[in-house]
Amino acid sequence: MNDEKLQSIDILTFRRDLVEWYKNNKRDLPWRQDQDPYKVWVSEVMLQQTKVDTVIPYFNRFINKFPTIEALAEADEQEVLKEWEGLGYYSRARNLQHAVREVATTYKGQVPNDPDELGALKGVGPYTKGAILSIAYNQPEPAVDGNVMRVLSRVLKIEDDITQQRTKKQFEACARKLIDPQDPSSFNQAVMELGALICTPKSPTCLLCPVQAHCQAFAVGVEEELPIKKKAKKQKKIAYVVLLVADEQGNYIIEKRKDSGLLANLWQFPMVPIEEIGWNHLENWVYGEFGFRVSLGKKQGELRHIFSHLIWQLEIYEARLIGEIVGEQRLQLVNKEELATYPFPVPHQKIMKTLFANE
DNA sequence: AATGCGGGGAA
DNA sequence: TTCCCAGCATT
Repeated sequence: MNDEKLQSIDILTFRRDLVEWYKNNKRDLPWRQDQDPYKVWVSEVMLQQTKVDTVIPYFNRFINKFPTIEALAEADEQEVLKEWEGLGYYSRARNLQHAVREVATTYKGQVPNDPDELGALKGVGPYTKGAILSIAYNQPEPAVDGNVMRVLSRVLKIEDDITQQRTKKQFEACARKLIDPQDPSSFNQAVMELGALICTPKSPTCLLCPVQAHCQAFAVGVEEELPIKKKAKKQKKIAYVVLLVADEQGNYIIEKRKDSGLLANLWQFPMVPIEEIGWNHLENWVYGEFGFRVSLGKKQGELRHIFSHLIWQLEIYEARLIGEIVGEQRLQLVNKEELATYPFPVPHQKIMKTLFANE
């Protein structure tokens, strides 16, 4: 379908110009030190929907703590989540460990180089599969992410909506034909590097672009209009009362979240969805839900946290614990030192910080 | 095909 | 504010 678009450029010189630019301009990134398939894998998972600069410190800490497949396979999930704390999309961490354990047992600790085996692993989708195969194993497989779709939509002047699955498959077909069979690793990374450094979403630096001469969008001045992307819908707002419940010794009650869905298996201070509960029923609801009684104390502040699909509006209250906690295994009563060893989502890390600042 | 899933930085 | 980032799983 896009064959006619592909014929509008000289594939051989496009490859040459792009890869040569990459070799002269690529960034020195921690996961480019070697081609260890495990490290390539970890980096690619961390880089899903996450910028390079954000990932670098996480990658270094993670590899330092879990240097090998075996080390990660043997770790506790809570340890892994603690290393992922703040990076977001926590199911990535849980899926990664799940898949690594499978590699340890089923594949004797060797990351499979077979596309079907690799793609069957939890958390390894079309992009990550192609990235590992090309970068670690130098196989000519496409690895199409947001960068690649942006670059190719401009170079080939493709005006289909890139949020559509159909469109992504078109790009994969194009990438498969464009990829340099002599150096798939450099080619794939070159497209992404170009997207990150030159062919940026806004104000691309076309004057410095190594493939400007090949770019159909630049030729007619529509590079800023591409790619075409349908807008996301607005986030839903949810209001919570967050309870800072301390006992006489200064231990705080924390709660482990469910093992699926938002922020799965992370910890937080108890939260009350106040809109649906109502202030009048707060204490009773807390007793029914958590098994402890409180009396609401002073308001400590407010916090707004924006997720990609919803917004938390948090009101933080002190609360006094009355009596005992009756058998709730997802609750823990911990002091401040212990608090720091549990994985928390960012808004609750911020709450913790204000807690410590007040003393 | 549509939706859920984090958090941050750039403009 | 808005965008969007080296996406994937689930429905």
